[in-house]
Amino acid sequence: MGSAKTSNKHKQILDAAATIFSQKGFHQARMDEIAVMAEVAKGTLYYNFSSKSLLFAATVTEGMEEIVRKVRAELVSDLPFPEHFHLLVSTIVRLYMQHSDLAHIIFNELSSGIDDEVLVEIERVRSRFIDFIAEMLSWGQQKGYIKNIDLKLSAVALAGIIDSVCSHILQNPDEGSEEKAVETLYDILSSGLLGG
Amino acid sequence: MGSAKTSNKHKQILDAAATIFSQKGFHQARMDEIAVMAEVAKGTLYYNFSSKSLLFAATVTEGMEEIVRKVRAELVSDLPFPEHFHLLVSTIVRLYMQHSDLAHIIFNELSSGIDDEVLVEIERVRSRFIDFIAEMLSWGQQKGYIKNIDLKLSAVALAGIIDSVCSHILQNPDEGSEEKAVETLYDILSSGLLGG
Amino acid sequence: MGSAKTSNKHKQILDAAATIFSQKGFHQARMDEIAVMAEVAKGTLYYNFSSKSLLFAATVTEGMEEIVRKVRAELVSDLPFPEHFHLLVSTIVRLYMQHSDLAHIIFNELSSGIDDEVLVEIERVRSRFIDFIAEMLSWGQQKGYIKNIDLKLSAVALAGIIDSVCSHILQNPDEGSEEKAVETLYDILSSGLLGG
Amino acid sequence: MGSAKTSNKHKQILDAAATIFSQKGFHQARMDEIAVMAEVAKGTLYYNFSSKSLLFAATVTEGMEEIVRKVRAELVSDLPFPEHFHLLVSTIVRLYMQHSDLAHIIFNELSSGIDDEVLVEIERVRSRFIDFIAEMLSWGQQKGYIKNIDLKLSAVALAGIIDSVCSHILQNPDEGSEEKAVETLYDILSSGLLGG
DNA sequence: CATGAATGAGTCTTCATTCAT
DNA sequence: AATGAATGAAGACTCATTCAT
Repeated sequence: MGSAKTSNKHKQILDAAATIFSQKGFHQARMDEIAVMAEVAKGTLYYNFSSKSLLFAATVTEGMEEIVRKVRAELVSDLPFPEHFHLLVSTIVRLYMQHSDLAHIIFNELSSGIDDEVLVEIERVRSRFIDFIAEMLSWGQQKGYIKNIDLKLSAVALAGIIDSVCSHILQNPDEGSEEKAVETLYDILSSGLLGG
Repeated sequence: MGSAKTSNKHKQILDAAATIFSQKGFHQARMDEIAVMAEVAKGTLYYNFSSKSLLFAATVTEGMEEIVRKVRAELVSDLPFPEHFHLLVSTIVRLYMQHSDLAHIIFNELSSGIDDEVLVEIERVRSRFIDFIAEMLSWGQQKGYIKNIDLKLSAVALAGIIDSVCSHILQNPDEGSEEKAVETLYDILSSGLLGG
Repeated sequence: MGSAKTSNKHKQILDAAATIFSQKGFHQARMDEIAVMAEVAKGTLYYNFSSKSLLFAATVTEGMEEIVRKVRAELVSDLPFPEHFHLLVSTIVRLYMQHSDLAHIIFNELSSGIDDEVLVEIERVRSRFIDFIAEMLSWGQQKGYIKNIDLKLSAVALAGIIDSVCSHILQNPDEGSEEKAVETLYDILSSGLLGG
Repeated sequence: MGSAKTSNKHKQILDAAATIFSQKGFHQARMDEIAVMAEVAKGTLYYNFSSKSLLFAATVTEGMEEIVRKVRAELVSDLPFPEHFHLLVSTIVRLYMQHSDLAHIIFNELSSGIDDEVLVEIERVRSRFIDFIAEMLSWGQQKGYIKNIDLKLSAVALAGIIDSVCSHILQNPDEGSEEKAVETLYDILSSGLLGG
């Protein structure tokens, strides 16, 4: 070991970056602050990631990939589609709440001011997440469980509705629990708002 | 005169601010740029609004109030609830697309870095919009059209799902038209995804 | 007055810049130092000149133009060519010694590290100086005083020989006076080294 | 062995340093870049040369000594002085063009920003080169070929005129060949500009 | 001998804000 | 009411140098 453990500074930095970026957003995050939290010198940040933008990209990419991996892992089930769909929603909600940092980044800071190159990279990651959801819906559609509807837009809608509800209960912790959120979301998504 | 026609510079500035803030977001927007677009000197910005944060707050507040006013105006109808609900969705979508600037601001830049005082003000405006939707849903619920569901969370979900879909088609103009967006959204919201 | 005197800060900065740039060269000069010497805030530097490179370019350009103007002014004479040529040499030497700052900059810091755009601008100024000398030599050639020789190369040679000798006596003040330099240079340039 | 073959890394570094320093000048040269070109680790640079300044000094010193050695070697001739002088000029020009790297360094980067100690060392080397030329002129003067003129200043002038002309044709390859440069220089130096 | 990850002092540059006019 | 020159605090990034291995 030694060559196997490629400097844990790398990971320290990414962890600190995820925390700071999610707390403050890209533009308000300060490299100094990240360095302090990572317990490395500022130069070390730049030795490992050549710019703030690239550090941001790495943070988002690695974090997002981990989340998608986790969702996939948990969804390996033989449940009937409705239960499977419920599991999808609840899993995404749970992971969103756990990694609200990253979620926040991805859903709230795709605006301008970041290197185009990096923006494209992040958009690519986000797109892969949407595609993953669309793929799942497609599978349900083939089984006859999902109505005839635009899958890409539906996936986008699914991501958006989960984002807004989770964001809301994170910011207003008193107004609702995770369970309630999952039920409301499943309710809406499975049978719509109408139908009292 | 005086309070009625508070110098038209005031309006010029707000218009320019809306454009710039929406294009770049709060942190990336530059006071210089706003001044140039408003065709006033930079000092005039500060003569009319004492800080960047306050200018932002004014921009969002005034813009938002105008939108809510418009939605309210268009929804004065005696249609049966389902049609009324469809009208709600299509109206919000249309106004979102028209004022994507503001929508973008409100949905994407509520993160940190802004004076708490201002943040609270904006949150208050946003909240009023959510409440307006919830109120509409409540009315539908009383009429027996909306199922027994948490109205606040549902309103949040409604705003979120519209935001994500509209954002998506704005960024990918080729992947869908406004009409398709409205139909997909109404489809999901009225009867859910399930039920193929 | 007021609008006529376009802020003397501009000139203060250029003067300070000329001094610092000539003492330390482009890369070693610090904007802070220039600001302090110009008795303005650092921001004022950037308000007047948008970058270090551009400040450098302005310094060199304005200084150089002043020198060329002076040389031209002093050379308006009806002397016979040999005396005229002697005057040319002595004038250039005198101005070089007076503005050794700028001379140093122009002859010693045309190396890399500066924005290409700026480098080109400076090269253009330098070129104009060379052309001015060549023009003078051409005039002498037409009068039959200058031998049949490449005028551009001769102008370059003239500038180079003056530069090296002036540089030398500036760095070794004990080894020669300005008068001696002028005589040696005139001696070499008028009748060559050979011919003892 | 050991002192004779001080690790060939030593030479690799000096070669790379000569290239980089001459391309970019002292201040713009980066130790990283030199290390990469020398194909050694950055630490190895510091193992062999304790600082950037010292590496620069070593580069200049060793290179310069090699050049002076070569000039001396080629000038061992029994030619009559005029031909000998012509040979001196053409040899210096040829070596200048061959080692334009070093020439550039020596003539263009004697400004500030380098350790005084190192600056003095380099000035010493430069001085030795001037003295070598002066010595040659002195020899010609004794033979009655060189007029009664300040030899040190003349040597400085000779170096300067060669530098400027060579620099010029290096930067404007189309405006003149090496041969033309030699002839122009010899023309000026042997019989002056005047005398059409 | 050789390495390269780590360091942090030092720089340029940006931009909200002020204030004399 | 309006201006815009001036400010200076704050932040991203560079790079010579060190040192544990």
